[in-house]
Amino acid sequence: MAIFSKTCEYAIRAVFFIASSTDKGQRVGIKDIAAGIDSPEFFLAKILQDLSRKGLIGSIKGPNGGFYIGEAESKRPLSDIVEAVDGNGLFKGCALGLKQCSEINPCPLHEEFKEIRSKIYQMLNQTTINNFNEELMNGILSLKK
Amino acid sequence: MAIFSKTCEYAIRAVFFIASSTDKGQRVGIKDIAAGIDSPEFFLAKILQDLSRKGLIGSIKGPNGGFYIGEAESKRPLSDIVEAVDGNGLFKGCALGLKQCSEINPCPLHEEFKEIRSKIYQMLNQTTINNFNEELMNGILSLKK
DNA sequence: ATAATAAAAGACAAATTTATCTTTTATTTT
DNA sequence: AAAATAAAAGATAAATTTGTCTTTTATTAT
Repeated sequence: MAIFSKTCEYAIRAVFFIASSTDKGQRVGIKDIAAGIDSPEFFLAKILQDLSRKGLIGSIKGPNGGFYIGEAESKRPLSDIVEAVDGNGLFKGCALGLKQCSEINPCPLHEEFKEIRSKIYQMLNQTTINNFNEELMNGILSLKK
Repeated sequence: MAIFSKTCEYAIRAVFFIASSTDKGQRVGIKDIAAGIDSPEFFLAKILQDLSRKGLIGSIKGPNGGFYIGEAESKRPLSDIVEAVDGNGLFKGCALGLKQCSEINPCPLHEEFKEIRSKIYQMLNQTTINNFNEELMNGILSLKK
């Protein structure tokens, strides 16, 4: 298993791509995003619709429309995207799927996963959506298969 | 999304349960394991068949049969179970699902996920299957919902 | 106003994961 | 040898995730 769902992988890649496009001063259409991140177009459309409904990205219909990421949104942590798409299972809850797992009733891996969870959260929480705009524009970082 | 698949959650819990039973000198049947870890019996049977085929646990048919974990196997790291069930996606490969992601062609999260991957692997690799036998017998740790 | 553009919404469909039940095979006990 | 036990194997099905295509709605430009 991967760390994120496919949906979340596409969401993160798309969000980085859109943020970088917005930075260049351009709204960007679903076709260009899908091509830019190598993802299935219609599937990605659904994902972006969802992010848009949740206010994590912006979209405008019609000619010269497309997706963009507002000033405020671009500063939000990546954890917001992950949480919106995959929920908080990566940060919270029991690694072995036990609902009753807690400090007083721990599963065997309770202690060992504490640090890992918090590391993952920290990392995603201190990485902002606009974090890689320049590197993406320079072509230093890649979003394609 | 959770860290492990359901299949892997059941596998880990079952393996801990079996190890602890073996430690008590008892082979244990699928019914008891399923009850002991609160998992769907027939689904778990499939999972254990697979682990057995792969030599990670032992099983004996017929009266007084059941599952057990041999001396050597009980010392194996948990990462072996995780890898057998969920593959190495948690330790290796790109967090954003990019096949070409590497040191020379990194995705945006390449650097940030390095440490996390290695922490996860370290943890699972230094935890052995028999690691929690006593605590499980004492009831200090729980494997049930 | 009309046509063109682009996202939103809706309806399916394929693939994978999770789950259930039945039949078969191996082993032990009587 | 026969009966009982317990895992292995096989077949199927429900649920979820992933992916595709069509129709509708909103917006812009002509």
